[in-house]
Amino acid sequence: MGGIGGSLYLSMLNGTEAQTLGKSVDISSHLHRGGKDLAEFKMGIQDARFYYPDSVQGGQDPLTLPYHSEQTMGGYGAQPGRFYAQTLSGCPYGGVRSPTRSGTGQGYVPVTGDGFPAGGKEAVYPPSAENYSAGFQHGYQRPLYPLPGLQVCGKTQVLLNNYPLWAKFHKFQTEMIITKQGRRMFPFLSFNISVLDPSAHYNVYVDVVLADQHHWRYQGGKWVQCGKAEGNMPGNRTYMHPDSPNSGAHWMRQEVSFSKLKLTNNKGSNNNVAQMIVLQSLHKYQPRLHIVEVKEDGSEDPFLSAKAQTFVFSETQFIAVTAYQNADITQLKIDHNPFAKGFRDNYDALYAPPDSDRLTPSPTEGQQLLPGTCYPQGYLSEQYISPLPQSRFYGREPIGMGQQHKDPSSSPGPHSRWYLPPQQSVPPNRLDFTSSFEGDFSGNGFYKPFPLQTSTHHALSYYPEHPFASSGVSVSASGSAGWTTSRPTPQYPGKPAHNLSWFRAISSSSSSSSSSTPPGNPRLHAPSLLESLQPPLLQEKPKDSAGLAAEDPWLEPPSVKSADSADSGLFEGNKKRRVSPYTSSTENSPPPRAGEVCEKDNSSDPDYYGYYTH
DNA sequence: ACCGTTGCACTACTAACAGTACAG
DNA sequence: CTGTACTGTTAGTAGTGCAACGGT
Repeated sequence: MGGIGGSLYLSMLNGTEAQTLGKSVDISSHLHRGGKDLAEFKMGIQDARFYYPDSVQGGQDPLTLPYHSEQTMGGYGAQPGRFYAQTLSGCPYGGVRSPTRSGTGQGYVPVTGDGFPAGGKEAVYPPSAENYSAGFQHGYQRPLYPLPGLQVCGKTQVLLNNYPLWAKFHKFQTEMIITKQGRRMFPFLSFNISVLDPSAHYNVYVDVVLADQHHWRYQGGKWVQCGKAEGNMPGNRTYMHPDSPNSGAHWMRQEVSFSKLKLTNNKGSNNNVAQMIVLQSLHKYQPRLHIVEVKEDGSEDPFLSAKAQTFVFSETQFIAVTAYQNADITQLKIDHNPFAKGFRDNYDALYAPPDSDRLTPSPTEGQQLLPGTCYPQGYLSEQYISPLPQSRFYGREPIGMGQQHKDPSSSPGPHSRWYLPPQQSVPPNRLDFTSSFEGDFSGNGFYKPFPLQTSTHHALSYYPEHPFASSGVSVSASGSAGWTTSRPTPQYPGKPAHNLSWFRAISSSSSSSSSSTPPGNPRLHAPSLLESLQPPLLQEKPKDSAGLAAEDPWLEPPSVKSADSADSGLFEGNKKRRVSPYTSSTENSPPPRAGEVCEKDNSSDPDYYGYYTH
């Protein structure tokens, strides 16, 4: 499987220009990189020959073609190279884009000739990324693209602003609640767009399409595919940004936020239909961002529409649910969504500073810790600042609520500076995302994994082996009392820093380094790119990271977690920890019913993992 | 052995609720 | 201060499937 795809990559990179399905792809110009970096990038791409995007049906849209017939899908699995080619052709400008999980948006998992996902007849998602054999990407290995969360289509670059947050959720298979009255997404979609024609006019909208053709259920602490998705469900699937249409300058000026987008399962919903996207519960969806050039009056020009650009970030995939299934997701939501502040544990009351000093933002200060605001270093590890050269994100407010900025979720607010510890004023658009991410995902202990948490109970820190868990935090090893009856106790088989294969490419040999790309990794050299992008202001290194970790006031009090994970910790205090109605514990989950349509749980199927490691 | 009824268990869903925060 | 918006939790309900039971 690797050979065909690999040769395609190589042939594409024969020179800076490659012919792909008749499209001329000028890699260097699209990447806006110097020759040296480009050469290194090529090496990375060559090494990326084992990374395959998922099946792509070029030119077909799940909205109009809800499900790929097996005949249609069959065969692609055997020729992965075609995927990428079609992915490229799907970009109207023939630009280099990150070959996303779903290519032009059809995020269906690869299929073999029999129409089932390659490597097995189902995919089984463990509750924790630690159970993945390779990478946390669900059925998808992110290609070695210079910057995570950044995609390029033609000349247009789109950055998923809150990529780290999405990545965290994605590790556990993001779930989104859908209700009749509509529920906002969290995390919500927020992008930074650049390299548009400032004078041209664009519509910017998001649609949500099925990511695969399966019905999903949470069983035994895992998401398992279960039968076929129901197709042809009526209802709105697109959400036009309220600022549309608008000039390219407008879209590039500030963040483009879709915080008001709501998800519903109410097909007959008439009110707020423009704000609601109708989904089906227990189906997996993939949001897509579309940028369509339009006439000045906002009307669509067929010629311009043909050049619509689509951006798909696989990390934003989610399963629509009516109630949370995975307690880890619930906890992440509680810990990160200011609107759920009331469900955080009494740590806030016990340990948090006065409200004006608190680390956790109130809704006013940004429902999601949007970049563009002065966040402490810890924040930046989650909401890394755009690597784009323009210093566009300093002091900006997001586009998302029109121009009103009334919504707490989109406006960082004037008090965001509060998040900055006095001794750690970090320039807002610092670009050391590498180190930040390492701190986030490799668990090397130099960066506080969840610096935002004022809550005692961070979902991930409960698990002593979890790479997110910050070192030095005392955690009860038993981890049984209190939790085991109601929430899963994932097994973390001692595989640190392994979840992000594409991160590993960045940080493979830097298990202890927090701030720089490992010298032994010639593939990405993200810092060199970043350094070239960094304004001089940002070159100033923060203090020694180890020292920071040692005296980082953002570190959670070690005793807190210890107490929390103790038997009485969960229920002590005035607020009892509550969990989702559906237990995800394996031992508590009923066995599949006889004759149930669900396919067997073959999470241990080597072919399954084999697929992910291809 | 086959068929129909009944009851139980489970899943998926909904409405109400408490807590938080902001706007007027 | 009140109303509104938002969150996850909780209790309750509807629907479904299976097993047990009884009648034919």
